[in-house]
Amino acid sequence: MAKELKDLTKRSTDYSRWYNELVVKADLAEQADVRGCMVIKPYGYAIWERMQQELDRMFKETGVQNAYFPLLIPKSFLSKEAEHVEGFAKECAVVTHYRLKQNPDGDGVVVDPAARLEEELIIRPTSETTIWNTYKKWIHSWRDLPVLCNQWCNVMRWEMRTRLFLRTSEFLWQEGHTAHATREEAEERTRQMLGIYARFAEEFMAMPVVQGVKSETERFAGALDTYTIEALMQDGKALQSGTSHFLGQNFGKAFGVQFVNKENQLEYAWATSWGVSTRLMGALIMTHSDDNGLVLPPRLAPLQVVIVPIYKAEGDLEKLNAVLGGIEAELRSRGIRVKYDNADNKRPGFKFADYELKGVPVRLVMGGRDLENGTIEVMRRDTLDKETRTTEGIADYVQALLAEIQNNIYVKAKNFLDTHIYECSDYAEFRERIKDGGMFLCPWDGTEETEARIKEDTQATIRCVPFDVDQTNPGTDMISGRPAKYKALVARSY
RNA sequence: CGGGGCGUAGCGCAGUCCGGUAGCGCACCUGGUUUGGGACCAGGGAGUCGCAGGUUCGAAUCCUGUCGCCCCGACCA
Repeated sequence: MAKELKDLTKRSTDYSRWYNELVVKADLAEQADVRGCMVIKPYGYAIWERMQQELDRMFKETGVQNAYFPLLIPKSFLSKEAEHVEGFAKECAVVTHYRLKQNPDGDGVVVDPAARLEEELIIRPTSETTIWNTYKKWIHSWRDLPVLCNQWCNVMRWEMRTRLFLRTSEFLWQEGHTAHATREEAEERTRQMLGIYARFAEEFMAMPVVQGVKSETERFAGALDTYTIEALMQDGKALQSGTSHFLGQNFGKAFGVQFVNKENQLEYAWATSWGVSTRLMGALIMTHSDDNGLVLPPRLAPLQVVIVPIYKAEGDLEKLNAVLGGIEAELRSRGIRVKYDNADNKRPGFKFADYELKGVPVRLVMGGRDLENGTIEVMRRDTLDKETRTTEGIADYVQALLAEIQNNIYVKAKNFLDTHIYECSDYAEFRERIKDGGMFLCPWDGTEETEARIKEDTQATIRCVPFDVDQTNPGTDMISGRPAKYKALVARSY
């Protein structure tokens, strides 16, 4: 393995290759033997579990409860909301049969043609339809509202080109689906959940994001409004990292979800849906990692501290075990996720490189010299700085260092984002500068024509109209010359 | 579905033009020496050369067919 790891491609030379190698070599995931699908390996899944834990907690604090709905959706459900079908029809996997049989002409099994389903079943690309079909049974009165459900599950979209974590045919995500008595309440919920995504990205992933609203062409199939968080990767491309949709009464009407309001009038329920996926893993990797491998924010790292002993002389290991075992216990008692790696089948140098590749935030090393001097070496992954200090108060120091690393990588990423968002209102200049990546704030007249033109000319798209940008005087559209309606955020994206 | 490429050991590849004992690196196993930044030495195991036909004394190599995968476009959390 040693030589392979040394060969990790440099970020600057071939970003895609670097990303792929990193995902595989850091033991996060690998391509499955099934078209477009991914095997998430234990270490990668441990990071995803950390994300799940924190997100789940945040959802529940707002009254959301977890539930589970079926994987298979009758085809007829998908026909009920016109825009929704149109958006997803092209990428659905369809179950047509329910039985196999021995191949009469040879080995193996074949699909039994006699076992054709009367109505085909779709493997969910998203669950609005099946969930709103169920909500019809749950919702009859304003007293039944709101309904606030989330599910953690897999979905399948038959993508043409796939990439580990960023775009796979099957992916893991959470999808929240809420039903409300009023438009205001649903809109409020849509914004609230986007806010949670933004907070999660910044506080846990240490990844700054731009919040905003999608253009009509980019919004979710069947939504009235789609809100998004957009992050900027180190190669200058944007990544849509989470979305929250205000669905109006579209699904309420399509599935006949009506309730009697306080005025005793029949009314359709108002809907939202919101989701983040294992794509966040890709975002995490591309935001912080360097040429030595992964850099994980301490708040999400499955392993926050690793302790490595170095021993030569007979008897050294016992002494180190005693001292380091004590430090390990003290760190653990503070809730720090720590591992004492005294395995003797790997040399220290190998362990150092391996834990760096895997992004463990802090490494503690003690050898014979340290044992005599009462010192220990502390290495922080974000800067790779090493320092030798006395073991006195080491737990306090490490605890503070973890917080410092969390903050430092956020500040670094935030600084990168801030210095790569440009104001631009000249199209020629835009076309030239977009080649180097980054995000551009451009005056936009709000029409599909100019949006399409940008995409055609530059492959860049309107990511969103940002919330925190002053929209009072957007200026003149850089293509049409008409008065602009917004300052839009434009970038090339994943 | 259009344009390019590739199927040989677990992984990455050479060998194919010009037919003649199945190779290399990494990984793996055993033993020893090592251990403060990805160890070294010695030995060992592992492959129906994608599949099916054909030509030939003989095919990874030539011919025909076929299957699969990857990369570049259209789709996208």
